[in-house]
Order: sequence, then C-alpha cells, then structure tokens
Amino acid sequence: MKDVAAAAGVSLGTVSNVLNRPDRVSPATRAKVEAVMAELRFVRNESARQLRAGRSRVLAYVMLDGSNPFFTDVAAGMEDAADAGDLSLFLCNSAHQPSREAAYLGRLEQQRVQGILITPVDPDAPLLGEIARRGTPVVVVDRTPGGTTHCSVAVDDVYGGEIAVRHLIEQGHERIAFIGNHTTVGQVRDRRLGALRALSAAGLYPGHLVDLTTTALTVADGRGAGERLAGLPAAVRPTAAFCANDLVALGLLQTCANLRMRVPGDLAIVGYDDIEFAAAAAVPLTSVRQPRRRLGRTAAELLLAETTETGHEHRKVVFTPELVVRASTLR
Amino acid sequence: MKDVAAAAGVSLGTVSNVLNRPDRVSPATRAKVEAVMAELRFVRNESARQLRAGRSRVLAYVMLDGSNPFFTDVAAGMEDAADAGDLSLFLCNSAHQPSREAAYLGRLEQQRVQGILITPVDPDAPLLGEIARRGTPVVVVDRTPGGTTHCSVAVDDVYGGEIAVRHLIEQGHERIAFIGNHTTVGQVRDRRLGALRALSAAGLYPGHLVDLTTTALTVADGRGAGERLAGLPAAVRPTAAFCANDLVALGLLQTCANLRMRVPGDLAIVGYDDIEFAAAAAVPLTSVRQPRRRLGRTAAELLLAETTETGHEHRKVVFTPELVVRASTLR
DNA sequence: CCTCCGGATTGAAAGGTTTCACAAATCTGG
DNA sequence: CCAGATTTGTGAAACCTTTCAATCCGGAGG
Repeated sequence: MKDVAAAAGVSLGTVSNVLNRPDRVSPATRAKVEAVMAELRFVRNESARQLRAGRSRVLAYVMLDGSNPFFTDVAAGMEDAADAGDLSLFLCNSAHQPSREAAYLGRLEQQRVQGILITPVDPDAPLLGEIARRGTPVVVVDRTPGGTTHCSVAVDDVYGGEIAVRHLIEQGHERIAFIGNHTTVGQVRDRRLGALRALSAAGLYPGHLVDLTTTALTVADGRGAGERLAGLPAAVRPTAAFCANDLVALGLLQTCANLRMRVPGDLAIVGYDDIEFAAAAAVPLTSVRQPRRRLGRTAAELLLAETTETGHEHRKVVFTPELVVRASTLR
Repeated sequence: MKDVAAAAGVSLGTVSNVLNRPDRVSPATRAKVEAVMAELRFVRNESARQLRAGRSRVLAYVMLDGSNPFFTDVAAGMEDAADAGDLSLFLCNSAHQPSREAAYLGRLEQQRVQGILITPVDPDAPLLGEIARRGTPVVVVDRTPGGTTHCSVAVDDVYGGEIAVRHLIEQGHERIAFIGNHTTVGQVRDRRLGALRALSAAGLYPGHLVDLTTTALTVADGRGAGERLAGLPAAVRPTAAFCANDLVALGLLQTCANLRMRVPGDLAIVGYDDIEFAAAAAVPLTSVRQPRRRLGRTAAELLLAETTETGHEHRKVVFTPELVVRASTLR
C-alpha cells in the first residue's frame, strides 16, 4: 500500500479509503489509485487487515466425514449463505477423529475466523463451549448439544427413525433389523429410539428389533451386516432392515444381490439420508430424506445473525425429515 | 502475549521464545509461562504471527466438485501429507464455476496461504500463472497445464481411456458408446482420445465410437444418456459403453435396469474413477482406477518441496491408471 | 471580502506477534 | 578467582493495514 500511495502521489490513508470506503474519495483520485494498484499487482495483505480490523471474512465448517455425500451437500448449503454475505467458506474434514477435530478448531480459533460451523464427534465436548465463550461464534450442525453456549441446527432423528419403521410395519413387517453403530453415534442412537417408538406404537415388543451393530457407517459395514443377517436361522431372520444411513443400505443391498435374496421380496430395506446414489441403486432405495442443503444454509445464516445481531439469543432449530418411498420396500 | 508476560514476570520476547523455540528458554521459566498461558486462556493471534512471519501454516485445495467422491479422496491424501508437515488443509469448492474459483483464489492469495492446490476449471487460465509468479506456490492436480510456472500431478487419461476400450474390444465389442462431456472438460477429452487410440490399434474405424455427449458428469446425465442410447435403432446401437466417470455409469446402469436391458448381456459398461459405489452397484462396475489418495498426497508433497527446497524445479508427475474388471463387462 | 461549511485528504497511532542484536547470568577450565 | 564461553533473557524495531482526529481547500452565504 505504501508503494501504491507513493506511485499514485497520495497518502496511505487515501489508498486505504479507496479500498474500504470508495465513496469517500473523489472519482479522479480513486481512478488514479486503482490504476496504480492494477499496474503494481497489489495484493492486499489479509493478515494485516485482520490484525487491525479484528475480524476476518472467513467461515469454516468442520465436517465429520468428507467422503459422505451428506456432509458435502450440507456444505453446499452453507456456501449459498456465505456467497450472499461476501464471505468465504473453508471446509475442514475431521474424519471422525477427535484429535484432528481439535487441531482444526485450534487453528481456526487462532485465525480468528468469523465463526465456526461444526458437526462434532461429540456435541457435548467442553471445547466447543470454551471456544464460544472466548468469542468465536459456534454453530453445531446435525446434532443438538445440551448446553446453551451456541446455536444448533439439526434434523429430528427420532422422528426419522419412527416414520421409517412405521412404514415397514404398515407394509406388514414385524421382525425388523436395525443396522448401525448406535452405541457410538448420537444420531444413530436417536434413529434407533424412533424405531423402537414406532414398534411400541404398533403394539410390538422391543424384541422385534434385531440389532446388527456395525463399527461405522460405510458400504463395507453394510455388506458385513448383510452377511450376518443372511446367516440367521430363517425362524428369527428379519424380513426388513432399517439402515442407519444409505451407505450401509447400499452395502446391504449388494450382499442381497450376491446371495440371491430378493429385495423387497426376501428383505425390505430402508436407508437414511436419501443421497443421490439411493435413487440410483440396483433397487431404488426407500430412504429418510433430510433437508441437507437447507440445514447448511440455515446454520450459516444463524452464524451470520450471531455476528451481526445485538443481543443475540442462541436458537436450536430442528427440521423434520420425510420418508421417500421407493421400490426397496414396496411389495 | 503482553498480559502473559506481565503475569509471568518475564519479557515479551521470552513468551515468544516459549512459543517458538522452547529449547532456548530454561525449563523453569518455560513451565511458569506455560502455566500462565493456560490460566489466562491465551490464544495466539495467527494474523499477527503471519503478518510478522510472512507465511502461514495453511494449505488450501480448491476442488472442482465437492460432491464428487473422487475429489474428497484426493483431499484425504493431501491431508495425510499436511498432517505430516504440521499444516492445516482448507478445502474450497469451486463447483465448476470460474467466478467462484477466482473468488477463492483471491481470498487465498490475500491470506498468504503457504500454497494452493487446485483442480482448475481451466488449467491454462492465466490467473494461475500470475499467482505463482507473485509468490504463492501453486500445484495443479489432476490436470496437466501447458505452462511451466508450477508443478502438476495428474493421471494419464489417454492411457486410461485406452485400456478401458481395449478391454471392451477384447470382450468382443465393436460398436462402443462414449458418454461424457469431452468438448468442455480436458480430462474427458483425453479419455476419449485414448478410446480412439484403442480402436485404431485394433484396426477399427473411429466411427465405431458413438458419442453421447452430456452437459456434466452426474448420475442424472448418465440416466439421460441411457435413454438416448436405448432409443437408437438396434442396427446402430452400441453393445458397450465407456462412461467418462462412475457417476455417469451408475446413472446409465439405472436406466438399463428400468428398461430391462441386461448388463453386460445387452450392454457392457465401463466407468472411470472406481469410486466406492462402483463396486457396490447393482451390477458391480468395471472401472478405471486412479490412485486418488496418492495423487493428493504427491501434490501436497510437491507443494511442500517447493516451499522448502532452494532452487526448486517444477515437476509434472503423471500416474498410470489401472483397469479393475468386474461383472459389468464380463459375459 | 470574510466566515463558515462540507467534502477530500492526511498523518500518526494502534493492533499482536517475531526477530535479532545485545545484556545478564551462569558455567568451564586453568 | 578470573577470563572466556555458553546459556538465558530483554527490548525495540518491523510486519501492513485500519481508523480517526485533524487539516486543507473550494465555494456558498452574508
């Protein structure tokens, strides 16, 4: 900027004004300064700007699993909102690792980003509250934390589980497999809870839900669960499966194809998330659709609101999922 | 830092030393300073650090399509390398939009990131060269640009196309559809080139390659192409299809299922990328596998080399893809 | 012709860190 | 016990902006 000022024959302050409040500088000098900036290939130093101004023009989303299309769709929604507010969105992938998540959070806090969006490994980890308390706004996405130090946006997983299993019951199924890692992941626990609720509403015992627990929610996990399911004696083998996400459902579907089990004839399948591949599967998959893009957009908007509003009150937004019925459950 | 120094009864310089060269300060004072930092919840200001130090500890990858698993896998490889070098990787999604790409590049340059990894919309856009010339190292990923202002890492797309189609020819096919947007995307153009080369090597005319041009490379595009293909008169309808990526292949597969075309009986299908879903498809997909993770890791390593090496020479690394044969082409 | 006004421009301080030459303290060996 | 070497610690400059009170200037109003 000093060089630009010298070359344009104006003061440093004027160059800054051209950059930040172009209306406060006469058209003639502004043109002159802009010409010099172009000629000198001036690139503003964001660190210095930020140091002085105190805040940055960057939002960040720390996502749980960059290879899951669900999260990239959520991120796309955030980008919509960030674009509208002249901000950049940086994506970080914690890949389910608390250490990576913590490292990213540290970096982001040091960078003094305008705000952090995160789908955390553990929504009640104290670190999130500490960061919020120290002044970097935090919005939790796709989980509802207990505390009140930040906003959150989520989808009602209990309800999602409920409509999925209610649908299976309506299709005449009574013995239903639940495939997922409900002991480790909060969302999955909730979806299973909804499943149990649907059973009980239909007058069925909890024992009608057969747990096939997986370590994660990948296609490979689904394949493995399928093999275990096929190995069950016919008398106790479920006639339907509710999978904690679509990746698992796709894996399950693949095993069914290999083992010549017909879907939905021998096994009806419901997935979760309704990712693009769900409709494109061998047997199009019935799935619980979450408003992914909307989820992301709302989260980013909440974050922006927190930085602009005075007297901001933390809100917990919960969206309602919907069931998309396709061939995998229609007999 | 000033507060920490005061509370610990040392000078500012000492606090800085604790942070940056802990070995230059005695264990006793170091412990004291660290205790005070913890107590005061000191968070280092990265802007100030960067302003003074001149460089940041951040790499960025501007990816072409965040919702394509291929790119998230590439990003995972970069993360491996970044982790090893105590750097953070920020992901930016240009979503094929040149304006978004340019906006991100501008932001990143202003942030003085340590380096930029990018799969550009146009690998020969002058902007990339300008950025590199101004001092921010740039590595082009999955494309090979013409200029010599930066390194690049890519996979031999011509060869990939060649082995795909050679395989189809070996399976007895002579009339082969090529599905993709080869007029707009460089990689796709190369894959098609390889396809033509394989035909010619087998003594077949270029006319044996039937172009079904799409606007992008999504599942929906694949579905559309499938309908067009099915609509062709039997006399000219290809017996095999080479799809420019797996998403397209999955869409095509779905249309085949809907229209009761058997795969590979009525139509053999080869995809490209070998994403996880390829093996999990209704009919497991033959696909050309690219070393995605390796691609990303190598790109990041090249970038780090550029920032550390003296007298760095720009390199163009090209990996060789391999064909993974599955049911979709085996009769 | 003077005063006052408003818009345009200026100059200097401030923001939080790193770096480096230098001072102080401690140790080593004779 | 001393010179010299080594280990620790210090202080101020520098990094590049933004901000804001102060100054400048031309013109309107009296």
